Amino acid sequence: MIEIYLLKQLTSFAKCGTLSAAAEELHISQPALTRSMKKIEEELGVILFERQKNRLSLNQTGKLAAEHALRVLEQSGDLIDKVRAYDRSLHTIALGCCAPVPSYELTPRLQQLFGDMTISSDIRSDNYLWYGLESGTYQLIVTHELPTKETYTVCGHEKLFISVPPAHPLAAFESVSFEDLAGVPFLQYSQVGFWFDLVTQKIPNPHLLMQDNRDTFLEIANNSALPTFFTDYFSQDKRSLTRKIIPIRNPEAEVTYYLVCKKKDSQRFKPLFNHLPEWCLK
Amino acid sequence: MIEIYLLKQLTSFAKCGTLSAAAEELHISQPALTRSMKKIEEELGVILFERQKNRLSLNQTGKLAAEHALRVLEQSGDLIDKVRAYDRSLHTIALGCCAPVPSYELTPRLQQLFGDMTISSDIRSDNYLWYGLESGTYQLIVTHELPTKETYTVCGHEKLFISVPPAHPLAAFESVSFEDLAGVPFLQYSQVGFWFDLVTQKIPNPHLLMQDNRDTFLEIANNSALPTFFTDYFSQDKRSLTRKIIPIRNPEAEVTYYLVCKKKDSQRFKPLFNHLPEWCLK
DNA sequence: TCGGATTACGTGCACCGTAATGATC
DNA sequence: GATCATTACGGTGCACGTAATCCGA
Repeated sequence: MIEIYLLKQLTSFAKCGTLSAAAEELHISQPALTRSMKKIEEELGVILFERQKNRLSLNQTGKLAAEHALRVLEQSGDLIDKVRAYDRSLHTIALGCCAPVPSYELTPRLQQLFGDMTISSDIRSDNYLWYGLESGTYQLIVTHELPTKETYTVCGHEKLFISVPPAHPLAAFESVSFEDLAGVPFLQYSQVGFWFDLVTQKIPNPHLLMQDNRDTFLEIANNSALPTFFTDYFSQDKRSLTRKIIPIRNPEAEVTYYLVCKKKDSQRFKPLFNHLPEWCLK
Repeated sequence: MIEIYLLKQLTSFAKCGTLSAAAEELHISQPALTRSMKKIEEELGVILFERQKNRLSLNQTGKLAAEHALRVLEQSGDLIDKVRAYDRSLHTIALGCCAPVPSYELTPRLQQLFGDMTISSDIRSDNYLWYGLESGTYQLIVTHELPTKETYTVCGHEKLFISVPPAHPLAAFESVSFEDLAGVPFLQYSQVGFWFDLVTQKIPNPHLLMQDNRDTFLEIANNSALPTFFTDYFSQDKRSLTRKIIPIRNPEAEVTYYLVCKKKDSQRFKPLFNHLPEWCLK
């Protein structure tokens, strides 16, 4: 039996070209490598090296062996990766959402219901979410388009507004359409999921000033003349008194969220589907 | 890094179901296995077993690990096989012949010309020989059909006769055809390459009494009333005075042998092609 | 003289086996 | 009591590092 550490050393030597370089890479001594290489030859019963006084190199057989060794190492690495990933999948529930709000609502509830599991949560596009659900990356996804398969339920609604300072020209409107916002500079928080795609697609000539940091975004928003987007999720508590909240007329500005799991998991997630957070039921 | 011997032990346990059975199979002690299984879990950082007080079994993750382990072991076995085979191929010239006679003649000559190499020799069908030449199993083959590719030369002729006791009805003929031999019982030595296929195909209703052992065959042949086949290769010295040698009229009874090597090897085998044994030149 | 491979030598750890213990049927 | 897993303990082989040697650019 020829052990992995020997194969590792062989491939390292094949890559580095000299024992000393390989030894350094492997963090072992040069003599240790010399012996290992001898040992491999011995175990295979085959000459793998061309030995000049002062130079060791792989012969044809040795190169072949190094190639195969690489494959074994890949397989072995694959084992480790796959097993760890599978184990992780047994102990985590991966939730993927098309927007932050469903994640805010569902993550704590999942934590309550599945206390022994790790809950992970991503914000991604609908396409990616579906692919992830099929491939096992996610056990639960929240989309904003009506699913045509798997097990799903409505889990909330969210409506888009704009928030403008009183002095802003748009403040005169009682409602606006995306078309009204053409070319208007908006301060925009980046981590908003599909909302970003929506506004960039619906507003002609969109002009968004992106901000990655949530706190910075809020601070700038409250201290600038720039309009921002806003949803009814925050309407009660976060509405700034110094700003006017104006609804967007287009139907796309109001979305329904759907919580989806694979059919085979529907039993497992019944508690969640049956006890959604209050916000989801409105 | 997770060593091969651990994977071997894991798969063995997966196969056997209990540590004791696996330990026996592996020729190690039960405690050693216990520790190894713990070690694998430790190195992977993952639980692989379900532990009842008195019973150890793989959980789902463990089964996955065992499957992957099997693949690694296969890869590792493959490395050993392939490397040894390649090394062997560097030190051996593999000759494949469609009949024994070219092998008798060529093997000693190869030994003379390539004294540092091992010479191996097989008797196989033409189809198999060609496949073997292409795939590298053989470096040299001898066929009895004119090659249409690669490098070749004529290396001898052989003609088939029958040998009958004087009292046999066939002894009256000066020559025979395969058709004359329909249904006639023949004593037949089995290791004759394509000759066997030839007579079974050409003789209607062939009736061959097969004999695997060369010496036994010769003894029976000399002490029975059964006819046998015979070729001119043996005509001088081995012809029994008590038997009549009768030629076979059909053109297929006389064959030409062709020695073939791959084009890329033609330089290497030039000495052989230029200095064929005397018999080959007749 | 330096860089690289090999040989010589001593050491420590890792794996092993034996024996004992615990647990279940 | 038999079987199976685990723990405890002591031994040993083996892979390692350090040091020394040899060789070639």
